[in-house]
Amino acid sequence: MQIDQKLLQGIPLFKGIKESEFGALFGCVGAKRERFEKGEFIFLGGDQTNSIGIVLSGRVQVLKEDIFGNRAILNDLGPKAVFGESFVCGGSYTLTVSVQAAENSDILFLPFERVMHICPGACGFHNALIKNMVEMIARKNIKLMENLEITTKHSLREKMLTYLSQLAQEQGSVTVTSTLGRVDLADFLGVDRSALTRELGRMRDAGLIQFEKNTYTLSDAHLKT
Amino acid sequence: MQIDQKLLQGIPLFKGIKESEFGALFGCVGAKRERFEKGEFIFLGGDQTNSIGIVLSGRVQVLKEDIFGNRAILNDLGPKAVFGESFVCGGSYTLTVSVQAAENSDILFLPFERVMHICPGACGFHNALIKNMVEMIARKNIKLMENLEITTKHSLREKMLTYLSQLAQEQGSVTVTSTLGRVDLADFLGVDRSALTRELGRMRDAGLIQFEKNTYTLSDAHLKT
DNA sequence: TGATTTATGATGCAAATGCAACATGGATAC
DNA sequence: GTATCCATGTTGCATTTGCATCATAAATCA
Repeated sequence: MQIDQKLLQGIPLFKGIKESEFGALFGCVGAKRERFEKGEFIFLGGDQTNSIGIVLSGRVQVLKEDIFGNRAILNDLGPKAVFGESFVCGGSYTLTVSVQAAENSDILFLPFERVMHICPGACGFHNALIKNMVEMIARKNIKLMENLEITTKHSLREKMLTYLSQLAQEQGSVTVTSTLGRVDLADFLGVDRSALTRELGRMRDAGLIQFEKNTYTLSDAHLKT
Repeated sequence: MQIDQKLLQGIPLFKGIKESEFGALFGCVGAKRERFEKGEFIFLGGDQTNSIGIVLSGRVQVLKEDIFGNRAILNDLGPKAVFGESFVCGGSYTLTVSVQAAENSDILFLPFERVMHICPGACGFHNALIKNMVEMIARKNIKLMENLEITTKHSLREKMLTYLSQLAQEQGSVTVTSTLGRVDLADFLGVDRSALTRELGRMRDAGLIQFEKNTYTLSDAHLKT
């Protein structure tokens, strides 16, 4: 399994692990690389898994789908991000979410259950892995709370402004680019797509924002508040 | 600091730590106990903290408040639960949420930053603490995703039914009791309180649910779907 | 106990929003 | 290159929902 060392080094989960140790790590823990085409499901709700997924390239989305086919996007992950770790690390190996490739993606699967519950912890990288994992899950937790801040707002406009404010903070600019198109954005905010498009137009008319495709600019008017 | 040993043993964060080790743990890491009256803020958004909080008794709520005074309840925690750990473990010590006592509560503060970033890991309980923490945060993560499932629903009725279904699963019964009153429930679901009351009445009329105070019963009619 | 605050329930109303349907443009596939 | 699929924008309409307000019940406090 040949994976670019530079890429591996940049993955937060592997922070502090030496280049020379990757061989031992993958040997000890085990690892499997797989490619998924856009639209393919990587995990399906109800599945069991002992492995976490790591996005090597592409983009994946964490979803909840109900029996009516309604879809909620819980997370949108790019390269170096990890998914499924909440279930493996939480000891509840039955997934309650699905993970779908939003683009053609290379995924590295790591049987992290071994690290958590089987490995004796003797390996040098064992503790580093767990420590990195705590940090990552904790960050993800904060992100999920931010998502909740958005979805608990009472109006579409507030939801959108909160979302854009968060992006502005992350990207350090009042002009921000979302990885989500209209369809996905609606499923992320938990609103109807056409209502979203309509409200975006109203917000532009009201001078709150400007936008072009998935790039939005928060206007000064809004920032003053 | 005298704390009931039985209570400590029952706290998931301390799983696997021997009774005899608590002295060393609190001595090494440090700990502080404090009482909060109902309504008092334990943490305020914007605060810095190196400590996590552990609920010894009472009940606390994790909130996001905006400049207009709107409040979103992100979590509702009873005894043995932990809060603030996402920030301490994630290395972002500035809180983006507030924590408020929903009842008179005893809180144990633990400077967990020491465990994560300072202690060399020599103590016997060090690794146990971190391992427990991963598991807890992971579980909380799953819970937050479930909350998102609720708030992304498009109608108040769906939100409420999803919430009740989750409670039913947790409590193993179609008759469930919520820890939240109407005001808090509305702020948890992200809806208007009076609209919630109105919709609850409609759902009862439609034969979907029955309720009395904060105890709800999902009717068979709904379960068949 | 009596007084005051807080939670809950009810309702009118305007506005927001979900939903359905259709047009169009861009992307993808063959 | 052409056909097909999918994302996006638009609009009408019925319904839902937020918001404001008031009445009452319940809880808290003095």
